[in-house]
Amino acid sequence: MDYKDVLAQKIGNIVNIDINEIKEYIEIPPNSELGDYAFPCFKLAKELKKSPQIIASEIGKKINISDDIEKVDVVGGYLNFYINKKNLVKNTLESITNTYGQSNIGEGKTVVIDYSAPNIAKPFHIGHLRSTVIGGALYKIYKALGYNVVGINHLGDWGMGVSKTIAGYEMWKDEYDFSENPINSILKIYVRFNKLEKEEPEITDKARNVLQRLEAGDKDTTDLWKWIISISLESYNKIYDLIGCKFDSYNGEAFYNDKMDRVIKILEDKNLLVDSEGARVVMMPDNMPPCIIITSAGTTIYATRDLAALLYRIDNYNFDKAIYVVGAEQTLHFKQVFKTLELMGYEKYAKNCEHIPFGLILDENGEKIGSRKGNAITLEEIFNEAIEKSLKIIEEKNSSLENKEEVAKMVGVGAIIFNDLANNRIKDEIFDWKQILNFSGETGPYMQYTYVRTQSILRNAKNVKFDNIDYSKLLDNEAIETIKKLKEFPEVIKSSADKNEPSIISRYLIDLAQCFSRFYNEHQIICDDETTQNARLLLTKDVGIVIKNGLAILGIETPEKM
RNA sequence: GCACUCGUAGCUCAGUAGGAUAGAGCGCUCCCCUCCUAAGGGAGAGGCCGGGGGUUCGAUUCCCUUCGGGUGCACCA
Repeated sequence: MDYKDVLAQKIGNIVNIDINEIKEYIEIPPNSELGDYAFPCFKLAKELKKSPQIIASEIGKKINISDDIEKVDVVGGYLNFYINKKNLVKNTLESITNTYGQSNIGEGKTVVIDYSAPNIAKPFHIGHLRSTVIGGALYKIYKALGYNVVGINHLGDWGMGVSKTIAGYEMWKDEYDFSENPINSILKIYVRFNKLEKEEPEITDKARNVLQRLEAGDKDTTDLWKWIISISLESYNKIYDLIGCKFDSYNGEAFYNDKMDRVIKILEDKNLLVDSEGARVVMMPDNMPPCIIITSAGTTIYATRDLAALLYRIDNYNFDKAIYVVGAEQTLHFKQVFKTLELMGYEKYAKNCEHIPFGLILDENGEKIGSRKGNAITLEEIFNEAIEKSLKIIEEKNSSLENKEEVAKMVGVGAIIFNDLANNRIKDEIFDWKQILNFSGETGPYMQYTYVRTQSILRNAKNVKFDNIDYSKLLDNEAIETIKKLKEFPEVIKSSADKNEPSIISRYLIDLAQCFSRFYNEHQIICDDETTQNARLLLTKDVGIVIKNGLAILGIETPEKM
């Protein structure tokens, strides 16, 4: 039940204004001493030709008090409403089940999410974390709302990158061992090739030659290419498992090699391809630079491939929405691609394509972190460091814990993921070991710790009964604030989907944990009075459900003990 | 040069389809474990919401302008 609807109806009965308009004006006061909901009357002043204060007091006098709304105050131009707390507590807690937060508003709709997309045979480093973690969270957010979700890992499995690695392999394969951990040796070869290239630029030709062989379908080269893809994926999957990422398709760049002619044909048929500086391009409106489709060397390019991928996704998924979780530095590229798709005659789909940008990860000097600059920290390194630290803390705090390694993994990984999802995606992030390994305050471990406390209480309690709860035992400030938060959860998930912003959920979870921790500190949950205990235990259980469901959406596991 | 983006407490950030005294965390100073894990809670110090205009009853939020950081701007992805 939505109190805003109830209030809008009541107010609408008094003033002659559209109920939906009234509902939009209703807000939540800055603090609960000013009520639970407020209706500012300033906007009505012009229309009704009265001062806001007079409007407020007139409405205030006529409002009828009901079971849900027990008090109205007029403060300045505001009408402050106080809801019946006992009903709030009852309605909220009764609505919480194990699937709380899920809905079916996305039923029958398909959303395609393009995320992670690492380049084959390059180290999976901190720079890849954001797309993977944000995309993974969006995947689960849309799932929770009932959408049919298609997660696509558009692998960078073609072009000069892999070709360099293959060229290096051909030159130096005898110097490395590929039996144990082949991806490590492959990475070393990639780095070595890039280094050597700086001194001897002519070796780039070797890579070009590899690419030509690949394009011609040379069997030995292609087999080598396939092998490198398979060992790369094997190593990426370890990370994906760790953070609970799923993909429904790994169709990468190579997959579209034979599908770009169609793009070019459509563009030619529509007379959209223009010769410009030796290249063939699609002109863009609004002073936007043109979208290059064929280079002056006659080869296809990034945009061509993305357009082929879009056509394929339209044909195969008939998506209602396609989102691309890719760094903010590619904003222009996606604008061009989506505009081109529109010009090609796919306005309906182009309108539903959205680039979800995110900020860069910078090192302590404020410089971009990347595999070429050599300042990259691999994800494996980061996760290992975090897991190691959690294990150390567990040894200190709870050395008798039975599955220490498993819990340390959940906590360490959770810390990294939560750290990345706690802030607005668009902000640049300065990589700081101290911050990423901080386990207190607004962090993943804090969330897990709060959950563990709820479970610990539930384990320790005796004579637990959740039928016949006396809701009047939960009317203290701390309980009410916590329950109000619990009530918000389904809306929070919806709004995180509307804005494609997982941080809305992480911020919400922090608030909830803070509310509950305050409650926990103020009130003895396990206590002598059985009815009080049962009521408080129910609240505790429901907080646990929401934290667990919320963290799961972010890709973070919740241990039962830590 | 043009475009996009960010600028809120010492640091990292919430808050912005305009609303009542601007909120957290980290760090700093105190206080709270005879009571479910102190990876917790409470109190305090710390702010002309980058600057200047404008729109409005009301602007951190919208518009213009200016300064500062970042990113992109034709054949890499």
